[in-house]
Amino acid sequence: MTVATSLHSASPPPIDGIFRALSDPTRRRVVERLNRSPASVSELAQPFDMALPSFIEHLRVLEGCGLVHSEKAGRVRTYRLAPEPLKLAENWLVEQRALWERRLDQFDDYVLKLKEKDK
Amino acid sequence: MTVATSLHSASPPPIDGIFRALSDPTRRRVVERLNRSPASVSELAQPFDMALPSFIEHLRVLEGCGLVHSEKAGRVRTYRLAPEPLKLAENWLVEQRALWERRLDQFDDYVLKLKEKDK
DNA sequence: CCAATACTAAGGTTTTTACCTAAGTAACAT
DNA sequence: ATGTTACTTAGGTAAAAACCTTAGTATTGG
Repeated sequence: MTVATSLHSASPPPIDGIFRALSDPTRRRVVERLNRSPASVSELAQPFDMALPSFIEHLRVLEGCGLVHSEKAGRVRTYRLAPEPLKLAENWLVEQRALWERRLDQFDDYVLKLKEKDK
Repeated sequence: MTVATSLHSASPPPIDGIFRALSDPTRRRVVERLNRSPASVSELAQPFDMALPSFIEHLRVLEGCGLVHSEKAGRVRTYRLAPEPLKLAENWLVEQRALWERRLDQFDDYVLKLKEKDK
């Protein structure tokens, strides 16, 4: 009986899926919409000129990477945003900027040291 | 003589490409590496178990969406990070969180008003 | 000059993505 | 009970992505 998550990270890191999901404008607009309030499939689909099954696939992608959750009551399925994965992506980006800025600081230091030497 | 950028944003918004580029672990690792310092193609490729042409394609994707710049001197091409597109992606995410948090505040207000009514 | 280095170009395969249409199924309203 | 609504399933196409190998083309060091 083998476990799904092996030591060597068999499953692709979730951040892949999050960025992937956000790379599509339709899906970003859905996220933006759900930021206002939860909504049903048809409410979400309404602004888009797309066959419903195609649109639903986008919802599945969003749910697949954890960006949204849904539950069905009667015949309507309601989607709501799950903010944690957004946070994850944001954190990666913030981290990169932190590193970048630290590097600029190092460069400043370097320039400063050069000036010291000049004296 | 028609112009490339029409009024109706013919070109897909660059943010698509940025998120798309970041959805690949190889490319994210390249960004992380370039955050330390500029580097040549072979330096960048070295940690990856991938045919060079395949790897170079990743670099092209990164450059295509503006995340990195490169220039060739002699036979070596040097890549450096361009932080602005990262900022763009970060801004979108930050904006979403801001909206989300504003919504939570509204909910708090709502709860507060309910309590008021109870009295 | 000549070999090694550092990419680059060309072309091929497999998988994934983004769409579509047509045909379900389940809940609700009358 | 029956039609309408709200999704869902199935299956099909076209283009893009992510790899590969093989064969270039410039530079550069000796």
